Amino acid sequence: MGRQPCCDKLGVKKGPWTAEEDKKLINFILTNGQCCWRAVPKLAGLRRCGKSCRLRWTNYLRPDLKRGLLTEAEEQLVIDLHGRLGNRWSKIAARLPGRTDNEIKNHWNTHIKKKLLKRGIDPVTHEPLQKEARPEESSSSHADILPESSNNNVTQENDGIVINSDDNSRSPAENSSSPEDSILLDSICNDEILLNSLWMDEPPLVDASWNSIIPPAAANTNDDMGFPSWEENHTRLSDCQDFGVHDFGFDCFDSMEFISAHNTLEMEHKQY
DNA sequence: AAGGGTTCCAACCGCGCGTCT
DNA sequence: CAGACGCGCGGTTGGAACCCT
Repeated sequence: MGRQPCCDKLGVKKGPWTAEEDKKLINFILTNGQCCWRAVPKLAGLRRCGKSCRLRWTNYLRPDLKRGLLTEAEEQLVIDLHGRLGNRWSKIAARLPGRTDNEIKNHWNTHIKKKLLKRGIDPVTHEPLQKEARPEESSSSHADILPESSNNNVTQENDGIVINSDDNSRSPAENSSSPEDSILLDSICNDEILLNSLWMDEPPLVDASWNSIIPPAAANTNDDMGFPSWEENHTRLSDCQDFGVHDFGFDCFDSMEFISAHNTLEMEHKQY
């Protein structure tokens, strides 16, 4: 069947978002919550495609996003999950709170892929590229990235990739992983049930609540969607991110804070 | 200092899937 | 049941930032 473009091309802006556009989008979503992306640009007064708004929000404006490079623990988790799930970035991202599929995909393509190739591991299949060429690599390749090896507490480091969930026992200062990372990795890598559920494409267990980051009024409108309460999210947001929330000025996600949030965002844009 | 090459990531594009009518 | 529609996903790209010579 023929498919209409997601938005009429005329009058729809493309390219980098301005601070003003970000402000409008944030304001709209915080006020109304996420619903019907197609209608968002019109209602928010943006000359953007709804799809573009969704991407901007999910990949950049979401207040619960972490920033900066993935920690070693997160990286290892991505490798583990990729070995099982393949390029299903959204599924992988669902297991890493504060990370987006786009971010993980980018990180995979720019960093992890190279590391694996350097180690002689096929980043697609997670099998050794040439067993005869690099026999020593075979012992640290496919099997090691599977959770079974994680349970064995065998530590192997190769080109910066730590093939072990026991890495979590290191202090956060040593590997820049937060305690949350450790808990996250432990809970996933040591939990066969969870891994099975991953494999079976079950709903995310770790970070399913971010999308209810909306003010009380909007949250109430989404009660039928099973979102957690505003209080729960507020607490979670206040606790969770060392960059995303605070650097965006969303420490207190109250409508009274809109101005400061916007100002913070503008400051970020000016720094660009 | 300049320029060319490389890296990185935000954003776009097209397709598939689920839902609605 | 089939077509229309909207959303989300994964792949790709453009250009800014960074690095190297």
